[in-house]
Amino acid sequence: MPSAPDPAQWATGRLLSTAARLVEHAWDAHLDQWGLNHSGFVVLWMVSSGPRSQHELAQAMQVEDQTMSRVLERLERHGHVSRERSTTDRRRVEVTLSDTGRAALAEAGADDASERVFDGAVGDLPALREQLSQVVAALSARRWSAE
Amino acid sequence: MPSAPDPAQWATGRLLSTAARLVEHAWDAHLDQWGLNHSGFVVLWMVSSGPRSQHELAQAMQVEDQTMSRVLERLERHGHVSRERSTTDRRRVEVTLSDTGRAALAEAGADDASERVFDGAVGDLPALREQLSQVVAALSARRWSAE
DNA sequence: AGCCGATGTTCAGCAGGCTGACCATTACGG
DNA sequence: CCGTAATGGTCAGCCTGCTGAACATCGGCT
Repeated sequence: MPSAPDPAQWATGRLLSTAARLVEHAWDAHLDQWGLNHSGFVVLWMVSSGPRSQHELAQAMQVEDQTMSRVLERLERHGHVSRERSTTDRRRVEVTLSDTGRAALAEAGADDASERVFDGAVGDLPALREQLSQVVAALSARRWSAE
Repeated sequence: MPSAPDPAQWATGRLLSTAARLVEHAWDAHLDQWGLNHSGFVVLWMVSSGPRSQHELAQAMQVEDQTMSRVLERLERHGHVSRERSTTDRRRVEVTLSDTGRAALAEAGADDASERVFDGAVGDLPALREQLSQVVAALSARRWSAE
């Protein structure tokens, strides 16, 4: 019977996608009070150690440049970040964390809040992380290699 | 240094989202030749055992009704599925697999193609599936419970 | 019979993904 | 030194996901 409601019988890809969506949903609900979401939060965290170009951020997030562009447009709109054309290379746009952004990052990320979504949700968290790291390493190499 | 490029140091949620996106991307590339994508494929597979209402499909996919509505609109547009108002309950829409849809499902799903994305990408696939099932079970209960 | 809440679908609008195309700037090779 | 390729961003358009709101139908209860 194909339409089994039991997750243990789903295709692995569906399992992955569903789990990711559920985690994003829970995390987004928490971040909403600062006008953030899961992707914006990660970008903020990346910029917290110093300005980055949009292309660098896109690569780090394993996302296309166009996607990063719009995420940053939103972050700037909410005042979490500022964007300025680089003076040394006028193609690049330098992304800098604002004070508002730094405060939001500190509050939202306090107490390892992002990891607490998994409390009681998974038996062996380190094992899960290890498996996922392998998948990311293998597939991202496969995707961004030749080109 | 926060912006580590090493997946092993990412937050677990980011690991999950990235892995899911990479798998979806690879799987979508394969399904494209039939005008399908990962979500449409799963829906087709669900309807292969008999007609379902849109609400039933949405629940099975753990997705909002509005989302399922548009996925089905696309599937119908591509001829994979037909939608008809139920005669016994005129609120419901009965979704039925078409011949084209059945053929696409058979070809695209042949040979366990969906699982082969993980060949050489993960050490212990059953373990990964087990962990993900736990996450899905816990978080979906948490999300859809009270309401 | 009539009202009212529950149910199933859809519309509108936002956000993050993707592709394809275009533009400005920079780097490189003849 | 100039033409061409490579690089960095953006625009347009599509898809899946979400929320909030509207709508029609059904069911139950008085």
